[in-house]
Amino acid sequence: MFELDVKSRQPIYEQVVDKIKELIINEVLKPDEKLPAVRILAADLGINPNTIQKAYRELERMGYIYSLPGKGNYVNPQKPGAKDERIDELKLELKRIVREMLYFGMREEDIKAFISEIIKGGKSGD
Amino acid sequence: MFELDVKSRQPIYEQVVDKIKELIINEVLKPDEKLPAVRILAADLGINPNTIQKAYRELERMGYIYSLPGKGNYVNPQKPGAKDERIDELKLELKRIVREMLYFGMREEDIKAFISEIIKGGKSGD
DNA sequence: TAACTGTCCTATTACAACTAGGACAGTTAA
DNA sequence: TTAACTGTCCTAGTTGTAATAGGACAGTTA
Repeated sequence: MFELDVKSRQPIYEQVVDKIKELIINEVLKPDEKLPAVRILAADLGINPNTIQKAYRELERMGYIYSLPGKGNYVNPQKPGAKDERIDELKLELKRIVREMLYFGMREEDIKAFISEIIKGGKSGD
Repeated sequence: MFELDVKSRQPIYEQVVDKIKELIINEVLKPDEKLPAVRILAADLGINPNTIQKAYRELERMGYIYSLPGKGNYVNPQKPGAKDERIDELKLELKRIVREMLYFGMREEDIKAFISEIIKGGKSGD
């Protein structure tokens, strides 16, 4: 499914959250699609099942997935709530990044061109 | 100078690094300007001097400041090296953010308009 | 020389991530 | 009904690292 960097300073469960979130945002994982069972994914990634469960719980808290005890975890077909707050967070991050890009010599048109690229490049992969 | 969130999950020394980096990028701290002495800033922020020293060491490693033992730490008038690598990192972050903004319903023109705002807003403050 | 400055060191505390190993309940299909 | 899945929850323990505490040493400056 994906790989982890066990030596990273970023917690493993958080890496799992980010990876799955990315797969959902880029529609690699479709709405109502079933996620791997916690024990399966844990074995696959070579980590403890509790770590996956923690990641799933967090994804559920954020609204990206929903859980059916005894059945499995599934991609939430509805986009997470608290949209406005999240968009405000993203704007803050964007501001920080744009300012640093300017500092390193990129121009407004370079940045906008890069954004066009991202969007034209479609929603999947790198 | 600034404030910290001691309850944050982000390490204090890293918060210090980010804040000072931001002040340098936004030219609140000018080239060759002297930073507060480690003991002074530590007392000011109510934390241990070693924590500030760690932050300063990291800022020096990244090329934002330079150190003159016995004299003080100063803003590096030259922009940090390894620019290209840093710009690549920033582009990756930007891609992640733009994709998530699209996911939450922002349009290309909204994003570009927001970038214009950031740039027109000048380099200082929020 | 005294009072700054940065740098470095060891020991210790505190906290959070993660692991280990299990128990329990809902679901599903043989 | 039963076996084999599934998610969920729990306690205990390890580990890594941030941060503190308390210093020592050397360069700089008035």
